[in-house]
Amino acid sequence: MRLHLIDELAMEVSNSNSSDQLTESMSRAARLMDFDHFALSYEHHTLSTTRAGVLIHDYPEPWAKTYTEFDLSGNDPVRRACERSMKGFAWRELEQLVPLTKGDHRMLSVGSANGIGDGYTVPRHLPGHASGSCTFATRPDRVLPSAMLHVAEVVGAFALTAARRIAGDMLVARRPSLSPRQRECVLWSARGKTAAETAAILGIGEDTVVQHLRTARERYDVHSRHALILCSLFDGLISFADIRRWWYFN
Amino acid sequence: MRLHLIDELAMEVSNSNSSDQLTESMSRAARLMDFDHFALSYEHHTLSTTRAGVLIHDYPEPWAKTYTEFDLSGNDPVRRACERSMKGFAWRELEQLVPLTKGDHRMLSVGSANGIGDGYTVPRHLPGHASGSCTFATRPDRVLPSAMLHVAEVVGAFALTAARRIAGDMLVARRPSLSPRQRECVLWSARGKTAAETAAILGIGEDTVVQHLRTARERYDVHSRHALILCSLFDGLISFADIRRWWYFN
DNA sequence: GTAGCCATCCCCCTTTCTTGGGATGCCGGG
DNA sequence: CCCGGCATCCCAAGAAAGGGGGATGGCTAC
Repeated sequence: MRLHLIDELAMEVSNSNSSDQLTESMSRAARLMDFDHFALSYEHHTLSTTRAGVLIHDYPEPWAKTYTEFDLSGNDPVRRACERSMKGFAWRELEQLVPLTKGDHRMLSVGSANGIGDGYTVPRHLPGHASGSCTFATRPDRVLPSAMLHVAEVVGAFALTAARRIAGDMLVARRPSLSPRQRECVLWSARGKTAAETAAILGIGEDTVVQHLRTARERYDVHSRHALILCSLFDGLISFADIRRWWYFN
Repeated sequence: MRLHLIDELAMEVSNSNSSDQLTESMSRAARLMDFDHFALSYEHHTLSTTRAGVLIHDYPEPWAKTYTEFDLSGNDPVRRACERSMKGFAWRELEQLVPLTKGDHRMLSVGSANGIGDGYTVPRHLPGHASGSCTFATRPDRVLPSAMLHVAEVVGAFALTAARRIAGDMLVARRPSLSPRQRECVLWSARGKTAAETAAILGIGEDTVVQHLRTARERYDVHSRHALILCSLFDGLISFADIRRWWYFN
């Protein structure tokens, strides 16, 4: 009775009130769904250096240790795929979501060597607030329990919600806002225009553009234009659609 | 029968290849899940007035008209709640997600007067790309089919994914167009490091880093580091998660 | 009316990036 | 064996961005 399983697991995961409790619930849930392992990562988007979040798993110890170095080089294709799917995805289908580099392949095979074969990852984002993902994985000698993926989808969502509650819902999220002109300058910068070019486009002085961008950087408390553009993009002040549309038509 | 409902509906919704087809599938799905109506909204994030996306529903005509004519979406509490939940939520629980104003209550009761009672809304966000939500609703004289909410969660996710494909935002994974070293340099640049800093981190000469970045720019035919980073991000060679993670740690 | 935000313009100086030209050695495919 | 991709290093000039000062006028909110 899969529907009953969903209810039962969702309930149990939701009732977890601590990181340890959630770990136990998730470990049990993974097994009941015929997976071997789970991993849950949740982070608040905070401007401060103090990180608030939850990172729990029951991966084999060696792999957990090894993973860090891959992560540092940005070699985890799963992390990248998390930003390109609105629902859970099996690692087998990674290639349809993101291009896989040699480093990625190496990471996946090292994972296999360490007891992690295939997996199903449920990603979630709350713009300006938080991001997280919940993974259920199987050993290399097994295949994903395909009948359980939809169950994993729901349980993963509940687990992330529980993690969010446990991490303490920092309502802070003082998302900086930019003035219309500032946003415009950021957008043209994102489109690859220099301050001088942007000035010409907007029909104002170059110094004004520089000033707008400077103020915008101060709002976000970043010190480079790169970071300013990335922050604006992440926060939804500008978007790939805006940038790309222009690229294509020009 | 119920056991296979998720699979059946997910499959049917996924196979929709046009807005009309999706409308029909969703209408049928809503009924099979014992809801009365559905509404699906998917939008690319964009500044421009021309909105690219999908907006389909089978709401009673008067309500749809009222909603759009008065542009109620701006003060829709459901819409606000979408920014604050990682999983679907029943409108009954709205108050736990967002504070409800008098206007919000009025809006909900006007909805009731127009045939829309309670609902279950599944929100999704993709940073820098798009946002959407999928709602299943019941008439005012009925209660939400509580046993079907988990099914709705999954079907909603599939529907949003289908809408995204139909809207033409499917991010086709290209082959990695940058060499491993080039990608690494771009990643550290995105993390806000200068060429000199990146060189120190990778243990190579600054000139080498500059060379890698130059070659990478030529690949994408762009003339600024900003644009290079954005291209890599858009292509899925690097991710916000990879970038942000580093911001937190340093 | 005064304080604040916004948009506009101006100066100077330092650092970083972009672009042009080189070079070497390794490795794999045809 | 040669060619192309990759990774590494070097030099130099000019463009652009970052950081520090300024200034003006318009508008809104308290």
